[in-house]
Amino acid sequence: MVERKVTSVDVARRAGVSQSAVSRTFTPGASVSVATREKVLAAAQALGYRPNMLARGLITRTTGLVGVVVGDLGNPYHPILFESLASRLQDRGKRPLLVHVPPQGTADAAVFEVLQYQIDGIILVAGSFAEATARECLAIGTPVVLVGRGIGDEGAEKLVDTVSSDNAGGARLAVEALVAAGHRRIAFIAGRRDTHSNSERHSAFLQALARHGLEPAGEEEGSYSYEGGRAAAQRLLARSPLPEALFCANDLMALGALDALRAAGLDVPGEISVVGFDDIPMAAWPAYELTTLRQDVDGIVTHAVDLLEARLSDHGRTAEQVILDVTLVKRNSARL
Amino acid sequence: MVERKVTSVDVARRAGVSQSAVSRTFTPGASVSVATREKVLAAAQALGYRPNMLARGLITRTTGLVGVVVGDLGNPYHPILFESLASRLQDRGKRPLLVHVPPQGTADAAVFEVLQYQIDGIILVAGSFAEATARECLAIGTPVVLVGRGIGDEGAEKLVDTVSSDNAGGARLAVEALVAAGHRRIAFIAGRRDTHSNSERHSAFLQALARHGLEPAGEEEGSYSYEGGRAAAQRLLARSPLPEALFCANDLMALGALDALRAAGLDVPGEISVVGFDDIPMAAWPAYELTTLRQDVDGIVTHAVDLLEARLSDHGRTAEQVILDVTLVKRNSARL
DNA sequence: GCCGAGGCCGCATACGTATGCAAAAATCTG
DNA sequence: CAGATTTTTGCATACGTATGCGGCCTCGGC
Repeated sequence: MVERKVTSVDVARRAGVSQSAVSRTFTPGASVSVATREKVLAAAQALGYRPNMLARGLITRTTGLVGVVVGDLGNPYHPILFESLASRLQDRGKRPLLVHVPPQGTADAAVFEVLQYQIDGIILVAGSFAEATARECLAIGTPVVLVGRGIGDEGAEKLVDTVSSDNAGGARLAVEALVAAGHRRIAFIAGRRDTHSNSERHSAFLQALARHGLEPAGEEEGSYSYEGGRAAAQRLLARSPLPEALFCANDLMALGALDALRAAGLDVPGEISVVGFDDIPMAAWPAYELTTLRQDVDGIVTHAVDLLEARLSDHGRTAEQVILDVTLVKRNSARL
Repeated sequence: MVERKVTSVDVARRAGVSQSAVSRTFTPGASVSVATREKVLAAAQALGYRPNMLARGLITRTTGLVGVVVGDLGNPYHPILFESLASRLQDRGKRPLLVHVPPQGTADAAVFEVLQYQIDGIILVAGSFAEATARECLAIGTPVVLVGRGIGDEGAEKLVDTVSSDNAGGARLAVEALVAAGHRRIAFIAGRRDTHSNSERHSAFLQALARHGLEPAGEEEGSYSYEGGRAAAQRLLARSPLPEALFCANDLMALGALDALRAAGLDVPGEISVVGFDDIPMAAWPAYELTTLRQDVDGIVTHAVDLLEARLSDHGRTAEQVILDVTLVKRNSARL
């Protein structure tokens, strides 16, 4: 088996034209007559020719590859976002080059690795990111879009494009609804301390409480996982008086918390309310019927790739920070 | 902002050596003295040089890119498998180039697209695949590994490497356990009809029943989704006599079925047993405690990338079909 | 001090495609 | 139908790196 790759030169020879003609046939918008195009296409078809994107990328300086940094696909919210993102990118003719960062890991090292592939841009859905790394990406003309996260070092805002949900607004929504329904002792189950989303949700939670002259009725960290949420709820259950409501920084923890509360024989929402964040599919399952704050996944993804493309066509534009509304979906885990 | 990429030539000039020296410094196992290596590294560091993988791949004919075809990340089993696969690939110095195929879609078109990136191999975790496509990949020296699926056209076995769980064995295990516990009227909730896994689980289910002189107490399709499983269970509930047990082709459907049964006021496992397949995390949640067949995700992933690498270092080797054991994990959704 | 053996190095070329430029062909204009 | 204009074409070169080859240098052994 001869492992001959068929190149544009082979096609050219067979079609009786120049290599340029072949290239032009496969370059949309290039100047080729229909006659030659047909000849070339026929030859290409016969030989099974496929343009070599590496060689092409070497010249055009654009590969169609987009680095996508993800992590913790165990949280159902992420695969959903990711799937949407991947197919959106594909629709726009781009290909996601994956970078998986382990739970605690930082994305910097991996980012430098994918930069070698001359990617057109980077979308960060997980992991943190040092400002220096961002600067370097921008310096070599690779746009960066952060989704659902801030840049590691604060103050470096206006540097990269950003899209995320209105975390603060969501937390406020939850607190207002709970307070309006008469809850006073409201506890918080936090996600990973080192995340942007958690700090925003957390501090907005505190502020909203304060606005009503309230203090949190407990705070525990659940690391954004089901197990973590369960354990956090259990710790909260040791307090007395018991909290009347739990606001969880994401749904997965809320589900864990719900299971812990039930195991303890508590009636939800009769004796205690639970509110989550994200609105993952499981939240709607009859076994949970979780009241939660829905993130606009579609909007997030759309804005993310829009920002990326905008940046690609105008490298000089100033970074934009998109914040998307979050909606409270009332189900049956909170007395509202 | 001048968008000058720094190349090996720039580094060479600055380090006062030839471009070859730079290249050799970044090529493991090449012949360079420590002195020049240091000079080069220093210059590279100062300039922020990163080798261009495209140019490199053009020459070495190996990119480190592996096409990974995924789909339906809404089923929690997939992101788990996918995450494991991605990080395993990364550990071996390869990068997953993602191809997302829509639910019903075939992977062929997308595969041809990623082939243009001169990927080193393809791992198919979703989507189907025409034999012709496989042959073409092999013809140009791109190994293909199918995980959890067969090749579209049957009979083309020995063509590509394959790793999957022992679906038949799993179905048998489930039926034997159910029958041994005294169940007689056992129904089946099927996954997508066009999948390999579903046909294997289905026919082994029928055979196992037949071995005991039994017929299925109903069969409904649930398309591998939660909603599908729920609807299928509802249809099954219309039958009389009611089935005594439900064997579901995957966990997600089993959870949907469970919720449907409960909504109908049935006691599980008192009045009816439910067995799933996969062992996704939600199966262990106290709200479900689903008895199911666990797939060895880790083993699957390991074998998949092992097979890929084996093929890469010896293109002539004959295809291998790895089948991994599945284990019955007894929880509380089936009277066993 | 001489010779042989390696180890390093630089030169030149190749990988497969896109594209500016000028020539050629086709089309239009009056 | 000639000239002007546009479209199409081929030539040559560039993208950034890897690598075979021959030459240089170094070092050790005698």
